[in-house]
Amino acid sequence: MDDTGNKIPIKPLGWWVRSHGCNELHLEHIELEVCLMGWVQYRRDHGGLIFIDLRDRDGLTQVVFSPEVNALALEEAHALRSEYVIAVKGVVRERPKDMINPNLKTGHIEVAVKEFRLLNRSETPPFLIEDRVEVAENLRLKYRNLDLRRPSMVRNIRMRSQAVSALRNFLNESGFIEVETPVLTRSTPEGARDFLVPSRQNQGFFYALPQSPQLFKQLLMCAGVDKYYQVVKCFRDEDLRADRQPEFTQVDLEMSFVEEGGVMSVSENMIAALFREVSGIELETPFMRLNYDQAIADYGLDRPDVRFELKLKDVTEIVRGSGFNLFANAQLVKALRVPGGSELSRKEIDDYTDFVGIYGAKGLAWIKIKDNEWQSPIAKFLSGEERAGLSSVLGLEPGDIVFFQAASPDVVNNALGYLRIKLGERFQLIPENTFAPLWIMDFPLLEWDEEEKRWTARHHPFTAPKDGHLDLLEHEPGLALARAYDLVINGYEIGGGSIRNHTREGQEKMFAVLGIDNEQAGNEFGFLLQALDYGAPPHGGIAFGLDRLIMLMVGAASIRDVIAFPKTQKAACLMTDAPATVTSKQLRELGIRLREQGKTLDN
RNA sequence: GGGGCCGUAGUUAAGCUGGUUAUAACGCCGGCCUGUCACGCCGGAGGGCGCGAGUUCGAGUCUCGUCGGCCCCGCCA
Repeated sequence: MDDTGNKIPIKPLGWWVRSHGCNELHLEHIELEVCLMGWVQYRRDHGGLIFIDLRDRDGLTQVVFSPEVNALALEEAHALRSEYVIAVKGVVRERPKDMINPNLKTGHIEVAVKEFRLLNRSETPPFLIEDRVEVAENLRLKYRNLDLRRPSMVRNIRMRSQAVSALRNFLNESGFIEVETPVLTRSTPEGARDFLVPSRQNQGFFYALPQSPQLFKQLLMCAGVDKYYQVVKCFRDEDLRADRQPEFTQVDLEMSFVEEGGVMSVSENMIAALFREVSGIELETPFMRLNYDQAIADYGLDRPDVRFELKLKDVTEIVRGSGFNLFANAQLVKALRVPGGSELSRKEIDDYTDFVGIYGAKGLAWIKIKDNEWQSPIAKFLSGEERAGLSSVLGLEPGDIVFFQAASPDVVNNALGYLRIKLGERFQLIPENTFAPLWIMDFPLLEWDEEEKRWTARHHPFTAPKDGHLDLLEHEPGLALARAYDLVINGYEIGGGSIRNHTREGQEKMFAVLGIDNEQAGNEFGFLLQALDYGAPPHGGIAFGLDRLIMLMVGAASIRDVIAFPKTQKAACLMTDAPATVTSKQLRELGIRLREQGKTLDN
């Protein structure tokens, strides 16, 4: 720092006590002696008069240094710079009529500074502390303490706090008990990759950080806690996305003596209370429900964004005998009609073709419906009958475009499902500031893992099958449905849960179909099975992704904007430089030797 | 594991087909200024283009590698 010039000393707070926040003073406070503390946002130095916008987490207040009030203070205030921390004492006064700043909540007043103290200086910050400047995210993450000073980030963090408070209030009032569960637990098969923690006292043994408190909350039900919840960190060592972090927060709950409806209605009321209290938005309950098959049929995805109406249509049968071989032979052919879509340029269509390629689509067939003809590379292959069929099933009108996907069901549904969202954005079909919650029900219990050649749990291994579907596990596992439910809002999976297996018999059958034999089940889930033996009540629950929920509520594009200290896509913290190497002594204590030498802190 | 985009003063960007001292705005520093409010005016400093090789008479500009950030596929019960 430059020590020359008009440097003024840093002073202690002394007996000064802050009287108001920087977004608090109005006309009713005129004549009042106040004491404000905060950061220098803007300095407007007129030589004989200095204006400073003082900022704290609440807002801005203009403070004025003038010779009439305190000439010495004015003299010293020339040295103030951006982000200096100061305390001012002064009198609130009304601004002259034509000097009112309508952009500030405190714009009708200003504080005439009688006395001020410099509490700390600041280097010039690496970026301006403002909402309107766009700064590279790696810089924001490196200087997160500065990034968090920006009003929009303050707002996000504060809203998150209010949301958690609203959720806790609701659950507390609804008879739930918050119970903390271990962060150091054991690794279990199935599910995501675990973060492992080596044990010093038991060398060669490892804890795992919980992917969720699933087993503990079920044990709490076995304990008779009846209604449990927790706002809890969960850890999954998988690759990141805009809406995924390696550590994230769940609002986790579990209830005894309930079926699907019991959990869902508590959940709806909780989410509705949350939106009402934090955002002032009234969500209509009960939420819409859609079964999984229908979601896939209409939207291609199991987390449909139902804020807009475009739907997929199965046209497999219509083009079954088509002269267009791709259509005639495909396992599934679906169409997506976009009203008014024929305005799309060739380039846009090419871009969409590339886009669906991401999901394994080999191409993207399309037809533009013109007044007197169908403009399309594939129109010539379609018979009059096929045209008539498509026309009536899809309700085609001039000006439309129809996209087709003919392939395996997975590819067709994914490609058109994601294309639907792209087109919804392109044609501005998605209303803003709208929240469309819905439940997805009747999921398949199991999923075939082609790589491992075995069935895996679609939800998790503790989910109960639908009544009567237990017997399907032996012969037709793929047909068994789960007593599971997902809450989807605006295309994001916000929560998911299920009714659990609460008998040993049911749980063992589930393990069996997953290829977990009795020995392994005993070793790894023995405590659960044993708990089920001792009068486990019927129970079920759900977990909500708090970060995603807040992201939706504040309108952020990334989960990182609602997490105070998030990690990058490579799971690094740019502020602390975690993860980092450790000393060889630390490793020795843990009984660990690195496969690649020379990567410890001390060599 | 894979695909795409990006990396140039403190920041945000421009830099066409490789060609003299690498631009601009904001910020920063100095000066002036008593009603500004993203104050204004005058003057100034500041980077060799993420890093490393290579091609070339010559490289922000081309090639390869590498590091980092973002988006996505796989993965995420």
